[in-house]
Amino acid sequence: MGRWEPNARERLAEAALGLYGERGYEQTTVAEIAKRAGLTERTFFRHYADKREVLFAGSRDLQELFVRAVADAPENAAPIDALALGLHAVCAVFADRRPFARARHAVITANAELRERELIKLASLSAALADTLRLRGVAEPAASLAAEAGVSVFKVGFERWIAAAEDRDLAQLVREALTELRAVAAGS
Amino acid sequence: MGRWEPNARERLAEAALGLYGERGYEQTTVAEIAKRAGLTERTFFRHYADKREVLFAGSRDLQELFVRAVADAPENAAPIDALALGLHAVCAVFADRRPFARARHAVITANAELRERELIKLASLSAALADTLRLRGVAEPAASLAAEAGVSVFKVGFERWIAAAEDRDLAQLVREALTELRAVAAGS
DNA sequence: GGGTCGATGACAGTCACTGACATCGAGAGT
DNA sequence: ACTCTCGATGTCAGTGACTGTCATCGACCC
Repeated sequence: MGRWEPNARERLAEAALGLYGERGYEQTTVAEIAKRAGLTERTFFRHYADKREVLFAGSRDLQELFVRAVADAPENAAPIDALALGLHAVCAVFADRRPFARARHAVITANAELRERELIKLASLSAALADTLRLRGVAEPAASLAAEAGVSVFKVGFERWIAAAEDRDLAQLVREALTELRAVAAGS
Repeated sequence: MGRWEPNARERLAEAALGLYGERGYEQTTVAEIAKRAGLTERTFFRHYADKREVLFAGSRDLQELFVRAVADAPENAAPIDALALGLHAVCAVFADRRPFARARHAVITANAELRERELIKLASLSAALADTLRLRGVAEPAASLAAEAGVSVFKVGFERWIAAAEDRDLAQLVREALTELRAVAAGS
């Protein structure tokens, strides 16, 4: 492994989230993050492409999980139902990480650069979901619109979960958001 | 006015778009932009907050135009119809600037940082539209969903306009995208 | 002709990020 | 045990985005 302690990558991510939360993103230097992790600034940039990316390391896995669940949905499932299966899979990952999700969300919403990065991650997720739906035979622009709707549903449910009382279940809040979307689409 | 020639801000924007198109965004330094505009690097940052913002100077005016058109829609107009009026107003602005829009769009899509910035501008637009709809009495989450849908419609129409033949009309392509959205929402 | 004020220039400084090269540590092979 | 290899880390110099500060210029006012 590395030259000293193991899990350098994880230590850097923890140090970064901690410092961003304590002092704010802009007031934290990469050198400080590396120091708290017992590493050097140069090593930080070997693990993360830039100062923002350290907060989004898990987004690739999450996207793959979401996409796979949609791809593995029953062939005859409607687009919105396939997306619901993906949403369920993603919710399961977050279930026991609420404190982490809360801290991370607070840091991101407090800084414009980090919000930018989150938006492009969500756009990437949306594009991947649209691709997957197209492979299931969904035509454009229905595939893209359904994918964006699915992402919006997750955003709404996730934010309510972050703000909600301890005992609320993310999966349930996301299901409720999905129900609201169905109502809006069916209504007016 | 300024120390030398007038319109320093516009000259900087022109120089930036030109250099970004010729060499690419990353290969262009702010010092080069300033030099082409006959100014210094420091003055660039007095006019634009950062190297990306020079491509998004007009987005604030565009957002205000869009929002005002929606706010001024007849009281009894449905959310989607109010948004259609806003879309129409925005299209009019672009009508005679197709070469500029094309060049700008090519530069932005070629660079991840610039795509990030565009996404946050669109998110800001969506939030402002949602606020406006709420003032018109539209409840959540219908207001946010309608606003995001309106922005998606513009994106689709705009991209087809950029890629289309010279004689296609932006307003018409946006109307077509809106029609497709209505069909998808009403369908499945 | 002098004074005021906003816009610009000049300059030093911080920090994100990169390339090049040296070095360490662990495991493989002997 | 000894050496070799190789990936991960350290070190250092450098570029460029961005900022704070102060001097200076040019237009307008009186």
